[in-house]
Amino acid sequence: MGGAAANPPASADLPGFEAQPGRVRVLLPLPLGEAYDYLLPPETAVAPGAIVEVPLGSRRVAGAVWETDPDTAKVPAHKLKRILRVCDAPPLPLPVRQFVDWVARYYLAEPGAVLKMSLPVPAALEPPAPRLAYRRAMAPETLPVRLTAARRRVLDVLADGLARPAGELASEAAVSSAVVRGLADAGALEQVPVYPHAPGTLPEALPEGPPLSDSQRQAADALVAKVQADAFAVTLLDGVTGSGKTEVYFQAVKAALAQGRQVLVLLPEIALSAQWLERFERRFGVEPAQWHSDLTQAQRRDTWRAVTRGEARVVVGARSALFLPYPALGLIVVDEEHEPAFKQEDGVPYHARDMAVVRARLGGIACVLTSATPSLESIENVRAGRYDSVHLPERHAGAALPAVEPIDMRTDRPTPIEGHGTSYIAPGLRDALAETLAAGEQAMLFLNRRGYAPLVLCRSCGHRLQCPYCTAWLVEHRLIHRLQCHHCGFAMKAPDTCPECEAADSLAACGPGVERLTEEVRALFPDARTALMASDTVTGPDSAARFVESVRRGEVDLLIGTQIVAKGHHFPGLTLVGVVDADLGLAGGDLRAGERTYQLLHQVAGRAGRAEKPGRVLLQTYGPEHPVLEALVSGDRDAFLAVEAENRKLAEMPPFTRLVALIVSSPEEDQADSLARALARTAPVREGVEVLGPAPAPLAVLRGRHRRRLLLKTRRDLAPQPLLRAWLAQIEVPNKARLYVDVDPYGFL
DNA sequence: GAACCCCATCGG
DNA sequence: CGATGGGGTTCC
Repeated sequence: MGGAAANPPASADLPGFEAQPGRVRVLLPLPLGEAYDYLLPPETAVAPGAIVEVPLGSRRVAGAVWETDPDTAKVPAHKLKRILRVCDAPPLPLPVRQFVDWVARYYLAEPGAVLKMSLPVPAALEPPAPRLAYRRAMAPETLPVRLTAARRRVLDVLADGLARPAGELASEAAVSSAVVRGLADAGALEQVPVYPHAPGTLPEALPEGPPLSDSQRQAADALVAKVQADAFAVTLLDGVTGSGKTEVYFQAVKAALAQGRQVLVLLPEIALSAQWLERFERRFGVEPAQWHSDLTQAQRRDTWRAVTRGEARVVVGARSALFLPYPALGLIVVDEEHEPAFKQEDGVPYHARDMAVVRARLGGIACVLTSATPSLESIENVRAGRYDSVHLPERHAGAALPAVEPIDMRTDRPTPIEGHGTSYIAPGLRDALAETLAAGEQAMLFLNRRGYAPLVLCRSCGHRLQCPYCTAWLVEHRLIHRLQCHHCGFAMKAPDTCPECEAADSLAACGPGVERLTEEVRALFPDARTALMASDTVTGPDSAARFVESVRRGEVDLLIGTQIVAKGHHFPGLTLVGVVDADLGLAGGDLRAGERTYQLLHQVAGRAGRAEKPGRVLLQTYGPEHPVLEALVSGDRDAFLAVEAENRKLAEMPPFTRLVALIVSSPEEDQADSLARALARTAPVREGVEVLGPAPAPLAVLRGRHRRRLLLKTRRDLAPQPLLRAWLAQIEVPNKARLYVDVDPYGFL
């Protein structure tokens, strides 16, 4: 630290003339139906997209100029207020403004609610407050005070002429802040303002990457050509774990950077991306700018500024990074494009992968989607010629794919462990674990269920402990001795007696969660070092990184985890993966259950194996003849996808049709019912359009609200939005009820 | 989204 | 009687 940046331009308050001013339309980052009209003070000009501060009621709000010359005046001139000032930020570029409007129209959201995602840090619109730093003001010989050892250390640290913030200086010189303050008071140090180093900046020359294999080279060349063509194009980069996808798209990143453009890489879960960041840094020698929900306010502000000024050249982020106002975006990469985490479910519900494609089209730039198990949507887009595809065939460095075998739980039944009750590990898996541990190798057990047991019931009266606010069982978390609802966050102390019949010691845990599995494994293999990795034991990026590091260093023999272990971590010492319940995701009527289970288990399986030793994957199942399990065992992904696509086509489901979910909710059950019926009565009737429902949602009560679902299905060539707008315009939503519109729904709860 | 207004309710 | 608060409305 310590390098000083240029002075930021001052933001000027506009002079207040009374002459005939012009009208401009300003979009505010609030869920308002439309942009508001304001008066532009004379002698001032604003460009479309300019960020301005305006009065709204009694407060001041920053928004973006949406139209400089509106041809209609929805509001009489005397109601207009005047723009207060133009903020210290570059105007939103045209593609960003078009994107905001496009997203709002597509998802039937307020444009202002979308703009809020582009302008999420009001503090970034103020001129940056410089931090104060100290540097040497005079030679030590002319010091007006006695030169003590501590003071000498401070001056020695500053001998390089660079300025340092007080705290940093004190700790570097190993003195207290009083020493620094004393020197400053004596006039030996002078204060200078420093501006934080902009995140995501690059060195002058980009390093050459590692050598690529022939197939990697070809794939990289294809992506680089798309970037250099300087036009909209979407390419699906399809390759298994370990085929070197990241290295391949890094070449495209480099090409875009070489053109002077910005690059955005979207990751499904930035909290688990420590390995990706490390890899980027190794490749390019710098850290990219990051954008995700656990940035501090200051990081958020500095990053937004760096992005909008074009100083941040590479941004890696979660889905919300898509809405940042990049002035010179040249490439978007969506890593693991099939991941459900790209679907935002609350606020403005949007799919970041789909919107990345839209953003790329509006910007006239290249977009790369990567996956080892592409979504049916992307596969279909390739087949229809809308996307290109590049295939990376083999695993890099000759590592073999793991052998996947089913364990039929109907014949290979788990036997209760002595003194331990029910077992969830079949003999076949138990033996394989024992062998692996005996060979000094690492094993992993995967169970996508947090907590100790998914259900607690009373053995004496049969009462099941349910969430008071949701149609869901409470999940026992034994480590923290609490029962939790995984849908609303309700938690209570685990009771000693049945809350219904008050019988003592009658509450029994039903079914396995990862905590219970850990307990069983510890009883089976008392000498193995076990570790549990779930979203409640891993709290953030740092703890995830520490966890992964300790497994990689071989401090863990047996790792037990939920889907968090499947995401982006590579464990080179891991040779056995056991999937405890391969059928888990297949239950329930979810349209994408099969596809999702295939993707998740494929990804879990990909954790096993390394160059010298192929991995082994065992799937515990009660239905080994299920197409998803057969596909995982045979490794014939494309055949599975073809069958899955055929089924979707026959069922007239996405990606061959379009869906919109309408979810009605109210604290009063009859209000939810009557609103749902009113929707059904007024539903659009026409060819190519179908309305299903209403039906109680699978989670019929959530957070104390009763929920009903309707599903609008249209032919793929019919846009559902105009139908929806006409439909919903007839509907009066009563005060306590809410109507949630989810275009292209993913979850069906 | 936040400030405001209106009106219901409450304590003295 | 004013104080408190929840819900509904408006903001250009």
